Amino acid sequence: MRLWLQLRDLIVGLDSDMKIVTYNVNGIKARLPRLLEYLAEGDADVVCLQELKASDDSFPAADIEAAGYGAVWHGQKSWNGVAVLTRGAQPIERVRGLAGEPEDEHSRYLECEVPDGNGGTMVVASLYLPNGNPRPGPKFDYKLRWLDRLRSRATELLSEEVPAVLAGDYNVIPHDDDTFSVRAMAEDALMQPESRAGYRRLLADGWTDALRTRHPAGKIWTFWDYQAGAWQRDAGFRIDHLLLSPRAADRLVDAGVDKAHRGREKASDHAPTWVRLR
DNA sequence: ATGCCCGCATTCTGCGGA
Repeated sequence: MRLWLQLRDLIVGLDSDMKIVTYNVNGIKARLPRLLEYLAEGDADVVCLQELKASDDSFPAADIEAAGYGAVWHGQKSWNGVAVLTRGAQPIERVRGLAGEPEDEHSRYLECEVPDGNGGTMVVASLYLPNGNPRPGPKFDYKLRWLDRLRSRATELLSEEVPAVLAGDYNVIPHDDDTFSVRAMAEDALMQPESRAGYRRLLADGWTDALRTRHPAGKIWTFWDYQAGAWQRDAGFRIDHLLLSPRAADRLVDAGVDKAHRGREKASDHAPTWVRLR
């Protein structure tokens, strides 16, 4: 069977593996050289971007197309902004923004249909969950409501029983092991019990945290602050997550962080974080 | 206890980020 699949892939020219990446770029204009470099390295099939910090008309679509990727984006001047890139194909937009608060104009959720690398399709969403600081206050309340709204959409996706990946910057430190210092972050919105509970409810609904599944123990960071020498001290935390629907989790091969990218010149404070699906 | 460092918008500085 395995040989047959390999033979078929050889004949049809399909990859048996899909690398799906989530990458908070912290400003796509400032980060364009790093992003193009990353795409040129060539093993990312789908890239979900967050924090574009750019309006729709200033999204560098031509550069990304020249790198061999189709793109759908949901920009916003100065803040937020998410996109989905697909190598050698155009993502098909499904959902732009979460239901429940019509007055919410933040660009934080973009859901697309993309090739699954095996002749079929899958669903990939790029999401940027609100930071929620300072707490308590309206920003923290907005974060918790947004988590609830995400859960509603995620539940609809589960009922479709499709392979799906919810990839993005969740701004949630799920567990004490996911930060360099519980003490330093104790009062932060990223690791409040309410934030964690919202994230945990997604897992209880049937979503799989890909990184924790592949690496059940140990410290894995996806973010290192620009300040206080956090990168040099390896003082980070894990807030970028890829949640897999059951049919995507069945295909899980590996997950990790392209940590070296955080050490490059003019890097984002987040590193590209990825999952490989069969 | 606070700010450090960054990107963005528009400066002689503020806001948001995490």
